[in-house]
Amino acid sequence: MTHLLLVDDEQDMVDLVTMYLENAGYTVSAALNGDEAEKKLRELGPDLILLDIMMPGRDGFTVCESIRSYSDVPIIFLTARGEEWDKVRAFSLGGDDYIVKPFSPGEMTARIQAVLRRFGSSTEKRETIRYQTLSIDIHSRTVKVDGTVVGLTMKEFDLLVFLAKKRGRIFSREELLETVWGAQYSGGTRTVDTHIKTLRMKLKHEGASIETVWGIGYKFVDGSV
Amino acid sequence: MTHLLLVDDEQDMVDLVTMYLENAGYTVSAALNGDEAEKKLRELGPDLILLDIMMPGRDGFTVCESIRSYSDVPIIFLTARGEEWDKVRAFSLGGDDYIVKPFSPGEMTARIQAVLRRFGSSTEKRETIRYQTLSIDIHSRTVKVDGTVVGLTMKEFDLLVFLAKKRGRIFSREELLETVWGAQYSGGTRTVDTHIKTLRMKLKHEGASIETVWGIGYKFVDGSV
DNA sequence: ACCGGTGTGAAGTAAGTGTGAAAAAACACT
DNA sequence: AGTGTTTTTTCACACTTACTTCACACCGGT
Repeated sequence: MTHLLLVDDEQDMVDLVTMYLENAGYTVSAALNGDEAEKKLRELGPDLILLDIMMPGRDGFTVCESIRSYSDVPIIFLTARGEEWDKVRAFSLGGDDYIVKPFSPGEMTARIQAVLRRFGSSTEKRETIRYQTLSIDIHSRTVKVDGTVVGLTMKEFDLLVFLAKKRGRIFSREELLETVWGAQYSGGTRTVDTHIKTLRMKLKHEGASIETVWGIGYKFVDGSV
Repeated sequence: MTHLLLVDDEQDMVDLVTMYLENAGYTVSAALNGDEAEKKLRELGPDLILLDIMMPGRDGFTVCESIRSYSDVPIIFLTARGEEWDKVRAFSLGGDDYIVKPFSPGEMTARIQAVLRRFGSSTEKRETIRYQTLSIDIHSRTVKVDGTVVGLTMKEFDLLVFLAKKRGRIFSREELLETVWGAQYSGGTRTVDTHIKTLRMKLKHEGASIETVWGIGYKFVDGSV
């Protein structure tokens, strides 16, 4: 049974959406603010959170950021049409999707299912690497920049994941060939350059996250150092 | 503290390489032949072995083969340029990497770190040098002044690290060329001056930390002495 | 004031990297 | 097996960067 946590400060909206979702076969818990949401998240361990952005006190962004520091639970933002909000920020904070109110029951369940499917079975813990507006889902091999999917080939993806997992550390072309391509690879080292090039291009502005260390190799920047 | 065992029959080479490695922060033991090497391996349990191939008596290959029958310690082969040797055999016997002489200190430490990292050596530490508003991260080769990153080239970085690690001590240009550039360097000593100049410029107000000792060389100031 | 040591800016030189295109290889689909 | 598509690798060239050298100005100590 899939269990959802709905976070919204308006009781009317909570009642309406709860009805939608229960009709669709989910069990639903509700929280009226961020603190209550995090409490219930720990107690109930829901499979997905629907999080309203506009709330008195801590807004949805703040709550999401807090949750992401200890949990990878999927989060879908709720926002009213015409409301001023930052789509890029939503994804960079670790949001997985968003729904604009008012929405139909069908749209809501479709999006929930899509997100859950993307995460695989609810028991399977997914691994996601995030850096600014870049998110890398290891299991589905999906890379997003600003929330839009970027199509990467196998080698490109493996290379990106390896660098992003060890951000801040420098790897020579030989090391990258050995770990990403495999020890039996026998070609030239310039192949790495070409893949770095296409990665930078496909990642658009996030391509700058992969830096050249002159005379040594490449590294993924580490903002914390 | 990472401990290395250096095996080479030439005393000059042992002295030189030992100096390189101790400057890089390792402790070093030396053995002049295969028997001594295996004895010290059992007694000291080093984290990595640097093994010269061309040695009188048992050569490096034979020693490696013998060691591999009872130990998985990482082994890096040393070989002179142009020397006849079998790269494939080196790896098939269980070697982890090789370095061609003559080599620069930077190349040597880079390869050692790479091998240790591949083995997931727990002794690897995140080393940071700090002095006032200056911070130097050895592994990511990142230098910050007042919290903002300063882009240094390879030689500039190596030179700064060497001076900053031994703050207060004075080094002649010849000493700096030998330890930072490597023994095979053959150019003039004024190159050091130029690198000092750019370092001082790039480090902004922290550039004053590198002082000229007239008629002798340079030193990194030591505030505590 | 002298003389050798040092700071500095501007060159030259060598090496490393970015890039576009083409070749080669892997793959999918008949 | 044959075809077409995508991915991967190679290559050549242009470009950037790091390193070194040099000339000249400046400085420090005697």
